[in-house]
Parts: sequence; C-alpha cells; structure tokens
Amino acid sequence: MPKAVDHIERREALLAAVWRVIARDGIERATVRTIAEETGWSTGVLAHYFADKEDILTSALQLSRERIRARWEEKLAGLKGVAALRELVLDNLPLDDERELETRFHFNYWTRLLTHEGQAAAEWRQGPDLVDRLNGLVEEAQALGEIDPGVPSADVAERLLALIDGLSLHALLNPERLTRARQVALVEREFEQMRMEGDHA
Amino acid sequence: MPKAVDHIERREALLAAVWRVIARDGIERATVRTIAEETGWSTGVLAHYFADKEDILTSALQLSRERIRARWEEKLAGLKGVAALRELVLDNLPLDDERELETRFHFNYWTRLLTHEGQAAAEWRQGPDLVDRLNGLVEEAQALGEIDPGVPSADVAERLLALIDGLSLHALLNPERLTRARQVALVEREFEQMRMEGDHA
Amino acid sequence: MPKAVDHIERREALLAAVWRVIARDGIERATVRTIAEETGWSTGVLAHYFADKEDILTSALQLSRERIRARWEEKLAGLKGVAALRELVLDNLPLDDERELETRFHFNYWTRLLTHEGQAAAEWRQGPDLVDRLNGLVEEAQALGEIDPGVPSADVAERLLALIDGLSLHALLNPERLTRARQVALVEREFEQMRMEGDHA
Amino acid sequence: MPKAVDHIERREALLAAVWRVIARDGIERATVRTIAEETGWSTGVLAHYFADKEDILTSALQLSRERIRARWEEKLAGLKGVAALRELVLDNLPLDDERELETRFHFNYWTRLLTHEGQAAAEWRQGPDLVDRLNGLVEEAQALGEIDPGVPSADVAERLLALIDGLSLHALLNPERLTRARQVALVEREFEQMRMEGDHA
DNA sequence: CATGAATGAGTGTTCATTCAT
DNA sequence: TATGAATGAACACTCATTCAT
Repeated sequence: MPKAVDHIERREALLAAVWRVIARDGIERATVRTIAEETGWSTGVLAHYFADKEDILTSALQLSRERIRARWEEKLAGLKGVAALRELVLDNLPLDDERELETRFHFNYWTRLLTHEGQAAAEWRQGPDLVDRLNGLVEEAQALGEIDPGVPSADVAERLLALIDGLSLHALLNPERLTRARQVALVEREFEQMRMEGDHA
Repeated sequence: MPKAVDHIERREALLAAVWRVIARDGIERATVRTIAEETGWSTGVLAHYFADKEDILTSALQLSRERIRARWEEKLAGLKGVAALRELVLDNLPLDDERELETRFHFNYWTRLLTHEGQAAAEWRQGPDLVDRLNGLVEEAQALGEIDPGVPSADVAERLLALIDGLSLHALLNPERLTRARQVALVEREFEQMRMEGDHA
Repeated sequence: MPKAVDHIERREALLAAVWRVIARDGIERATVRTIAEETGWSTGVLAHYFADKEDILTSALQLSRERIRARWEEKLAGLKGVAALRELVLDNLPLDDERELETRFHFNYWTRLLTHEGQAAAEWRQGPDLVDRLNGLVEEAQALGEIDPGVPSADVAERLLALIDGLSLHALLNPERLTRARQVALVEREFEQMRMEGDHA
Repeated sequence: MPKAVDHIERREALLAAVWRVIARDGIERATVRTIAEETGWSTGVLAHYFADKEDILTSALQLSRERIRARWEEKLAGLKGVAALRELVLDNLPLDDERELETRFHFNYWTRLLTHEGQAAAEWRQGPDLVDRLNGLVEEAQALGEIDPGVPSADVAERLLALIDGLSLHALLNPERLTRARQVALVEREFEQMRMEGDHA
C-alpha cells in the first residue's frame, strides 16, 4: 500500500502555498509551476488535488475565507454591539503577518476580478459576507443605544467596510506612513466618534 | 530630411489607443498586438516609442495621472476648504465611465506595486499626491473654522483617503450595491458629519 | 503463501477491459487510468501484467487475433472451396459491432505499422495470415472446379484481400453509403461473378 | 520593410512539411514541434499561417486533395470510358514515391478519423469525390458499350474504390509481396475481366 | 521611420510511468 | 501482490520581443 495521505490536510498545505505565492509574487506570477515549487512537490501533484488552475485559485480563496470566518467566531464570542464591531474591524486590518498575507492575497483576487470580469466572477464575489456581519452588529449597537440609531445601519456598515479596505490597501502600499499602530489609532478614533455622536443625539 | 514626427504627440496618440483597448477589452486582453491594431500602426512602432510592454502600461498610467491632476486644477479652481475637499473626494470616485476605467487601472497597478516592490516601484508610488492635497485642504478648512481643528489634519486626510479607495473598490466589485448615487450620498453624509462636529466644538 | 493468481486468466480479464474501453470511448480515450478504472483495479496492476501501454494495446490486438482465428475455425468447419471462401470474406467485414471494433482497431495498428517500421513491426506484421488462408481456399475451389483454374490463385486471393480491406475501410468511413447490407450484396456479386467466370471457362 | 514573403507559397511549403512528417512518423507523432522542425522554422511561424493545429492538419489535407484533383484533370484529359477509368485507378495507387507519400498521408488521416470520430470528421470525410468520379466514368464506359451495362455503375465504382484502397494499404504494408509491378498487373487483369464481361453480355 | 516575419520562453494541461509502502 | 501518490516530459498554444529589410 502506498503512503497513506491525509487528503484534506494535504490540500490545505497546498492551498497555503498558493496564498504565499500570490501574496509574495502576485496573482499574475502565480503559475502552476511556481505554486508547485512553493509546495515543494511537482506540478503533477496539483493535478491530483485540483481539477484546474481555476479550481486551485478558487479553492485557495474559499479556504482562506473559511479560516477568516472561523477566526471571527472565535474573536467575537461573547462580544456585543460596538465592542464586537470594533473587534471585527480590527480583525480585518493587516495588523500582523498572517493578516497581511491574507490582505495581499485578497487584493490580488480583487484585481483579478476587476480584469477578468465576467468569468466565474460571481463565485468569487460572494465574499465572507463582511458587510452583512458589520450591518448586523451596527443594528445591534443601535438597539443597545451605543450608537446613533438615526443613521441607517447600512450606511454605517458601508463606511466601515470602505475604511477597512481603504486602510488595508494603503497600509500595504505605504507601510511607513500607515503603520500598524496608526491603523489602530485611526480605528479607535472612528469608534470614539461614533460613540460621541450617539451621546450627542 | 527624415519625416518630422512629433514624438510627444505620437506617443499620446498611441497611449490613447492603449486606453481604448483597455476600456473595451480589459487589461488582460491588452496585448501588444491588440494595442498596435487599435493604433492603426504595426507592432514594431510601439517598440520605437516604448521600451517595453511594461513601459507602455506605465506610460499610460502616467498620462492618466497628468490628466487627473489637470482635472483637479480645473475642478478646484476658486474653491476653498470643505467645498474644495468635497469636490476632490467626489472627483476621485468612479462616478462616470472614464473614472471607472481610471480606478480599475489604478487598482491594477497598486496590486502590482504590492509585489514588484524593489524595482520601478518607487517611481510608480509617487502618485498624484492625493494625501498631501487632502491634508492641505483639511488644514485650510480647519483654518477657516469649517471643521474641528482639534483632530489632526493628517488623520482626517487619511480617513478620507481610505474612504475614497474603499468606496471605489467596492463600487467596482459590487456596482449594484454601491451605485454611483449611493457613493455620492455616503460622501455627502460624511461631510455633513464633519461640519456637525465642527459646529459641535 | 502468496495469493495464487492465475496470470493468464487475469491478463485476459484485463484485456477484456481494454476492449470495453476502446469500444465505448475510442482508442484516443483509452488512457491507462481509464483502462484501470474499467478493470476495477488500480493503475499499478497493469504494470504487473504489461510492460508498457504499448504492450497493453498490442496484447489486446493479439488476443483479438486469436479470437478471430478461433472464429474462423468455427465458421469454416465443414465448408469447402467457394463456400468456405465466401464465409471467410464475410467474416472479415465489419458486419456487426464486434467486428466493426476489430476493424477499427486493426486499421489503427496498420497505420502505426506504416511508421514504426523498424521495431516490433515484424511481430505485428504476422497477422492472422489471411492471405494464405484465402489462397489455400482459392486453390481448393479451383481444384473443385468451382472457379476458373486459369487465373493464378494468388491473384484471386490478393484481389479478395484488397476487397475485404477496401470495403472495411469505406464501411467505417462512410457507414451510410456502405451499409452492412450493401457490403454483403457486393461480396455476393463478386462470388457470383467468380462462379460465372468458372462456368464460362 | 521586412522581407517580402509570398504567403501562399510559404503556406504550401509548410504544408508539404506536414505531409512529410505524417507520412514518415505518423499522424500521432506529428506534433507542432515536429512539424516546425521539418519546416526548418520555429513553432511560432506555424501560428502565423494557421489558427490551430487542427487548421494545420485540415489545410494539409485540403492542399493534398487539390493537388490530386489537378493531377486527375491533367491525366484524364482527352480520355473517355474505360481508358479514363483505368488511368484514374492507376493514378490512385502508390506507384511512385510521391503517391506513396500521399497514400501514407491519407491513411493516417483515415485512422485519425476512425479514432477521433465525431469531431470535425465531417469536414475531413468529404474526400476528393473519387467515388463520384469513378461512378461517372463507369456510366460513360457503359454508355460507350465498353462494359456490361447490366451491373449498376455504383457497384462497379464501389468495387474499384475498394480495390484501390485495399491494394494501396497492402502495398504499403507488404511492399515485397505487393510490388508496384504487381499492383499494375492486378489492375490490368481487373480491367481485362471487365471488358470480357462486357463482351460476354 | 516603419514593417511584420520570426523567435522561443512560458503558459495550463494531460498522462504514461515509477516506486515506497 | 496491489496500491495510488508522485513524477516530469510532452503537448498545443500565446505573446512580448527582436531585427533584417
């Protein structure tokens, strides 16, 4: 009998290599050969676990999303309203190496989405429902009287989402200007203001 | 006497073709041959005016930036403080087809920037200095008493920049959710709030 | 004590799977993996019984030839001269699905034979000695006075052989034009004529 | 200006290389690389003149057919009935090196047709209308009283076609047994017999 | 100045083959 | 004896780049 291989584990190891390659070299340079090199195996191995290059990429995205979602569950456990919201926003910034890799990875996907427009875009587009999650927590915070209920929750959520991805992008592009500390500080100020508005009203 | 060819003019004509191709077919499809066909010249002519395909694309980007900057001058003429700030933010959102293409193009470059870090990155990075411009106008608005002078102008500028690019990104990714009208509405609300805070203080 | 496996029996079972795959999917699609799946065993097992993919296919061919020869014995039993000749010619036409597959397969090999001339060509070439068999029966028929003894038997045999393979080929290429019924009719006419010539002389 | 290239001439030169490769190595070994090597150019050149590998192969077939048809016109000029028929049959046998190459080439196509069944088969299938041509000449010969008008012309044509391809095949497979002289002799005997039958009736 | 013929490295993909278990 | 994980060469195809004309 050949070596027993844990398929799921192996798949995840391969996909992790995909993340690294894309984060490091960009999705354009993420060829099957490059990915194979990063995994330490030959190109043929990828054919065992994935139907297609497309399948490789979408699987990598999917796994990443699952991990992120799992992390949310963990971090948000026991938190409510603004406290949860704050945690969720901070979790989605590239504040450590792991999340910086994630951020690079996802930006690359988005760019691909923008250029390949039309293809299997729809599948990729359905992100980790961050907007919905933000929206739910905003509503919760409003119900708890933590923030101004006068502003539509969707607007607050959309602004937070824009803030997250805008800060993430510039943090990657100009890490000297937008240090991790600075990102946190800006988010804190944002939440302070949100609370103030709530008090104000 | 050789045919007198206005290099600059010709270059711009060629770059205009690059834009048309990208706008029509997407960046992916913008091969040297496709671009050459669009210009009406042969592929070889591109070699005369550009070193590289890379050079073709970066030149197109640069030209785009010059045009954007020129548009700013025009739009901001006679405006001051918050009014100018508002105009500048709105100008940087993908609110018409031209700017949507610009945004798409710039995102593409930013992603490349994330990976090609060593090389011509520095050159690309010096973008249309939007942050500085935002910062200057924020300071102006603070001096005019339009917005709260208690908040560091750099923070306000950074947040606006994040908002611009965050909204831009999501507008491209989810045009149904983040329609042009919605983008404008969200920006208006932002400025309303800024003013309120100013009043408040 | 190792499991006792009847090599010959197993080999034939595997080759039967080869035939099924080819009949179902075509020679092109008959990959080692496909064949292995059809056998119900793993791909590795084929390596035990065959040196090569080439070996798999030639073995399948050889088995086919043995079966054909066995079929001849059966069909020609008790027949002599023209009657036997007629039966032999008809047996070598693609008049049912099994023989159509055989024909397809043999043509494929002949074409390979045209190119691989040096190597195992000799081995392949020694086909089911159809010419010799035809020749023998023609001589028999001549001896029996059924057909004109004036024509060299080798010529008659060669023409019949050409007829067989020419009709077979076109039957596969243009099954609408050269239906099975039409093939039989043409052969019958040929034999009628042969007899007439015999009578005539 | 770059070297002026006669596109048609170049195309034909490339296609001649395709013939040579297929006749020599078989259609399976006729890869784009092999063909390119035979042409003496790089693989990229083939991309200039042909859309596809499929296009390369079908173009090669088409050109070959055109040449054969042109040769018919030439050889049959001024001939009628049986004389023309005889010439046409002989022309389609591999009686010189050129026609042997053609025969090898076409047999390879047929085999591909048999295995790839279903694809662009229809296009390839429409041969150089040899059957129709044979049929026409048989009718002519019957009208001229050269051969028995009692036998359906289609049957005679079909038999001649089978004879042509059957002999061709075996001439390639067993050149020692079926020499060129022997092929001619067999054909002559066939025509003698046809005439005899005509007289007889 | 401009051409476009020619190059050849690089792409995703398939698949016969090998071999440790 | 049998497995199937792993290999890596070969495939058709794309395309930026070069350069003789």
